[in-house]
Amino acid sequence: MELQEAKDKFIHTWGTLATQWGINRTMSQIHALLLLAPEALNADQIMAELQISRGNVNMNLRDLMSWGLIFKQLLPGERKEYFVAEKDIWKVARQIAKERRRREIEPIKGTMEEIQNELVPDTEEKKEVLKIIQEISQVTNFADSTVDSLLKSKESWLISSFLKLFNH
Amino acid sequence: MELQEAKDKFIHTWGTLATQWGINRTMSQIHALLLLAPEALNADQIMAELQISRGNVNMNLRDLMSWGLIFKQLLPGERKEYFVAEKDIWKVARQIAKERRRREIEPIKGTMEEIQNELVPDTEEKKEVLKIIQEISQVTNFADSTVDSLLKSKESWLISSFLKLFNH
DNA sequence: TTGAATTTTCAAAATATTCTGAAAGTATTT
DNA sequence: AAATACTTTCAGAATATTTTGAAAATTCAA
Repeated sequence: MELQEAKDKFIHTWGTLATQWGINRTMSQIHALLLLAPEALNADQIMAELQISRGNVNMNLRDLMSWGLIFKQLLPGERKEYFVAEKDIWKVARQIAKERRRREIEPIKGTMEEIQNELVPDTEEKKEVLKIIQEISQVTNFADSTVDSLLKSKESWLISSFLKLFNH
Repeated sequence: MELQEAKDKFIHTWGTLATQWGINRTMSQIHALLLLAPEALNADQIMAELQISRGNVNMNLRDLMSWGLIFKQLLPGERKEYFVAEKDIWKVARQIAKERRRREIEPIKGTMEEIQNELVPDTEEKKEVLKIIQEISQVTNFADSTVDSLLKSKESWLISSFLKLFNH
């Protein structure tokens, strides 16, 4: 397999996967492209590489920055803005988990709590409904706090590795 | 809050969340409706409740069955088919995780392995690309096996309480 | 300043996804 | 075997999402 073929295959697979997860295809393709790029790229290069419009590139670059997955890089003597991806994949995973939790898990927790606080269990059916909702809350909280713990332990693992560097 | 209002709010929130996760809105609304229903429902009842067409109901009921989230129930003396949701929420979570892994994680693993097997690291850039791809494989495998082991039993609830202890 | 280079915005177009409903298919009863 | 009850299919319609590209805004050098 040649380099370009491998890159294309990766970018394509990444984009397809993203679609299934409710993430815009172009956004993930740009992300994949930057992950594999040996140096920072500018908008024109991304346009050319993925054959997409300037507006589309701009929009998705901003989205990726808001997810904390890529960063602007200003090269000396260049007016164009360049972009690099965070290449530490653990950080990437952590960042994605953090963002999705903020954007998706937290709102559903809110609704569940609202119903639990305001629905009075004065009939059998209301009790049943509350039971289901409570169980969903439990699973959600469990998933949430598990992800949280794992991310925190990875973080502290990274920090401790980092600190060790200075103890040598 | 009244029962119907609570149900509607839950069904609506569930549908919205699903959209963000790349799952069809109607499918999750039917799932939510059946989760809260005290007894099995038939196609006509679902059509009336959610104001959607027969074709749509039929299609999504079959999808939900293929996910293992609902089951057909034949009531004696009834010609219509009735449907009930799996109400053990831990089973539901496990089932969803299992299906998503089968449909989404496994294909990406395949592509990653293919590239790793066939891209010869004879240049610096190829080595870099392979490094990224290997790291993604690692994270994917980690996430995959973590979810797997966590969902395998209700006892995992204990583990999470346990983990929390160490993060305080 | 001015103007060229670059980025951002956003209405309209293109594309993708979901939904409808009537027709075809299947099963059951009479 | 015909009528009835119900389920499934799928082409076209409706809806939602994404993309384009040209105009407006911004930035920066001269």
